[in-house]
Amino acid sequence: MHAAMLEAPSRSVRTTIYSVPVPSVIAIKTHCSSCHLRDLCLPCGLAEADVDSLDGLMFARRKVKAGEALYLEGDKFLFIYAVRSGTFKASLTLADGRDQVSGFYMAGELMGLDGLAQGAYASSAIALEDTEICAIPYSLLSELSSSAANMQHVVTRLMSREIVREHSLMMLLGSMNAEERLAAFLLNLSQRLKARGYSAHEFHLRMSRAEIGSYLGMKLETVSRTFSAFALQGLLEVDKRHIRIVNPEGLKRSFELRMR
Amino acid sequence: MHAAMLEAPSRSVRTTIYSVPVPSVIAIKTHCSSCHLRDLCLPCGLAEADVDSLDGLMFARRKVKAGEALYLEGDKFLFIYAVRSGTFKASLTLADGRDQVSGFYMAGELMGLDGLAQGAYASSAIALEDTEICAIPYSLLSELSSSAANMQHVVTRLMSREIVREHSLMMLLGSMNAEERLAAFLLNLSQRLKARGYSAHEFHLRMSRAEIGSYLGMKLETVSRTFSAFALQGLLEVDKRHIRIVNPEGLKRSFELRMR
DNA sequence: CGCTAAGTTGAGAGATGTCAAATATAGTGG
DNA sequence: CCACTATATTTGACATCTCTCAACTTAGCG
Repeated sequence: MHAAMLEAPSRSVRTTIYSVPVPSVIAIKTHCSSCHLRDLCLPCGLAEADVDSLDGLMFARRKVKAGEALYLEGDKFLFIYAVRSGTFKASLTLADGRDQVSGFYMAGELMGLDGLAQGAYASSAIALEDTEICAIPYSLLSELSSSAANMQHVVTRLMSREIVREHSLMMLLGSMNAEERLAAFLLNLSQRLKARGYSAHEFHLRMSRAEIGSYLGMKLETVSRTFSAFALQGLLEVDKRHIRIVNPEGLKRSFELRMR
Repeated sequence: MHAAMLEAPSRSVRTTIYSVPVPSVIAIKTHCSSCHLRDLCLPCGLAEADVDSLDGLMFARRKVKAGEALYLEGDKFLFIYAVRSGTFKASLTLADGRDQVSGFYMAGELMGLDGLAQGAYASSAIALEDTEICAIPYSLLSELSSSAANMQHVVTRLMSREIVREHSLMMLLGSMNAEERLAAFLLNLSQRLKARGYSAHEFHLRMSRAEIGSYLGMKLETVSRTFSAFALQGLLEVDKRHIRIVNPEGLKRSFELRMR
């Protein structure tokens, strides 16, 4: 069953070609219980007993290099992927070949849930740096759900969380201006980095201005200008992708100006 | 267990007050198998045997009048609701009391799935006209999932569908201009009405310009102007909320101008 | 019959997009 | 190691789109 992961995915026609390498070695496998991400990732919220049942299985690990695709929009949905390290973007390719970024994923976050509806991934997952992931066969998860009572709730809750995440992005896109969008984005990143033990106030962006812009519904020039505006206001220090949040409270205010 | 539905929901503080009436009579109950919506609604995609297991239970029906709330943001998540007739809007209240519409739901569509993540609804459901709904206790659905193998997939697939729906709304908000947004909105409505046996080309909008605008991320004046522009281009005939799509192909083109 | 809410339309302001140029950076091949 | 190329980022000038504010119309309702 895991062999399916090694198959070259059925590729849809597209203008941007991402390479999908065939792993050269048999994937390493990992237990959930010994994983340093267990409090953020799939097991989060599971009872002891259920984590144990998860552990009867091991999940294949795989490295994905910067710029490579983990899966492409339209590929058959077989796995849910947990990010072990590094950052991914999820993007949808529009009919004209441009793509729109629909999310960024970091360690402990799960990707691919949008594939269930159609049996094929609705978006592509592209590594923004060298990454490592856990491949969780969906079929296994289904089986487990029948035996381990809470397992199903976990999956369902994860999906619901994804819905809520998208809700808030919709709010952002629907009712916020450029400064508010970028502030919201940075504060969200900051919070997620903090939860992972990194500094909340100083970090390196893994994505380009264009990718941020695509995600936030604005042009890359506007993203750049807004960074500069924040720097001018003394809220941030910006050096290309290196960001230092000088005044988190001020940033929050600028974001709550309209939200409040 | 059904009694919970009759409880007045715990209300969060808000500026807009929606009335939540206490039903005066014991709710009527309905079988899925005899429902005229069975091909659109929950049973869609279920095997015979599983529909039967659904039918061991009956779901409480309830009427919700125009302007009333079925549930409010923050209410405890107990039910998934299927629309039997009429139209709802889902809306989130921002901190300043304005609300943002996150979706419109019509017959056969399921509401409330966003409540799972937090155990509380993430949005409010407001009836845009007199409506009737089926209340499906989530706990029952969970139980069923253990026995009926496909039931769990159905719920999960429904959630995944919701994620995909929000994906496309994000794309819309992120990369389309006013005309494209309204065209996409009208074509989506048209298609859903058609699937329900109504005319695809002539219909009555149940929502105000302001609600459309909130959903599409634009001001009500811009919505109105865009309607007028479409009428001028000979694509639509617009008389307040009565819409006739004169040139569906043209509308599609105007919407695909940027998408193509 | 007047009141209120919804919708339409106009004029001007403000925000963001577009196009273009300059600079910086990283990776490549000689 | 260096020059060179491609890419990312910043910034300016101007165009365009959408918002804001305001007036007016229409329809529904007590």
